[in-house]
Amino acid sequence: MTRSGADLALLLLGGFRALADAGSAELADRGYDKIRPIHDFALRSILAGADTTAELARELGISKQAVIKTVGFLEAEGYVAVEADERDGRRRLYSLTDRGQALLRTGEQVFNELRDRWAQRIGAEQVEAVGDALADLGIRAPTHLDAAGWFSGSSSP
Amino acid sequence: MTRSGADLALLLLGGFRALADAGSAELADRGYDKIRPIHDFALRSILAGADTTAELARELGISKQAVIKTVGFLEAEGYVAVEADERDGRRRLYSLTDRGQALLRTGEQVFNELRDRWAQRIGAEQVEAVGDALADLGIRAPTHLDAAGWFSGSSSP
DNA sequence: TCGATACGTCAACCAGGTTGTCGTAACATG
DNA sequence: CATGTTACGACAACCTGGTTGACGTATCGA
Repeated sequence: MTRSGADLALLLLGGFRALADAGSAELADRGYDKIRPIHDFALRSILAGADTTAELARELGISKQAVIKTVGFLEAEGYVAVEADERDGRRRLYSLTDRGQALLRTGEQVFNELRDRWAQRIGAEQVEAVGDALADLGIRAPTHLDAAGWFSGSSSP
Repeated sequence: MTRSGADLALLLLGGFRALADAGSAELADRGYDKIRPIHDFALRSILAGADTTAELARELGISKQAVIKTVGFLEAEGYVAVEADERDGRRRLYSLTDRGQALLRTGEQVFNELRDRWAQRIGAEQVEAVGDALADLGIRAPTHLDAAGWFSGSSSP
């Protein structure tokens, strides 16, 4: 085995960072500014039905307070609409605006283009092999990308 | 192409996180507590000759102040020794203690074991293929793992 | 009906960075 | 040499993105 385990880990991180940075830049170019992955996660979860603060908190694995701040941003930027729940006076129901849905579509497209650009350079099979290997290892997309404290002792509280 | 680009990105992140979390836990088990990747980076850079604050800051891509805090932790934990520079009164020279060197060795070993465990599960060629693909794409280990603000607009200031 | 539970929010805090300022040491140059 | 320029290291203050704890209120269930 030629490559050290640490190098492998850093390559994985580097790969993600390359995609994330390029995707972020591309989204900004297309008018979606200041978007971080957590925003995409949140929008996706809302679309999938997690449309209250507590539910989003559970889904995203962050605190309710963090959800309030995040959704506050998304609302201010026009991606999310908030309305009262008729049936439960405590709840505030979140939903995606047209702009929010457009962001999700654009994001998907952008990342597919980036993946295709990789495929052009090293071959589609190679790119697929990377995803297959990780999927075979049971790696699941971390819903829970706690930016701070990656390596900081406890990983899942 | 079956897998979306976004999924691929998340798999890469998930792969890194899986290694990093397992490595962190394993290191903690072996008595190296509260260690984050940046600490390993810093130790490695010191060993490679970046033995002053300013030099480390350049090497790690973070501010001098952040270096001071980081090295302060490493010194307090006994991984790094600090002494005055005879020839330049401003400088403080960093060096690795025995414990610091032991941490680096242990870390390397731990991550190699994790890689081997992956290889047992999906085959060494598959694991190697992942590294090769990323390396072929010119992915470089990010020296510069700014935990905060991954996706936050500017990636490299 | 009334206690237990869940929701949403606020204020306070925390970690890990950055920026700006400063004193001081070294260096270059006229 | 004398001195302006540059580099180093440290401090304080601040920023960001999260957490925790307390609280008021609404709902539910026995």
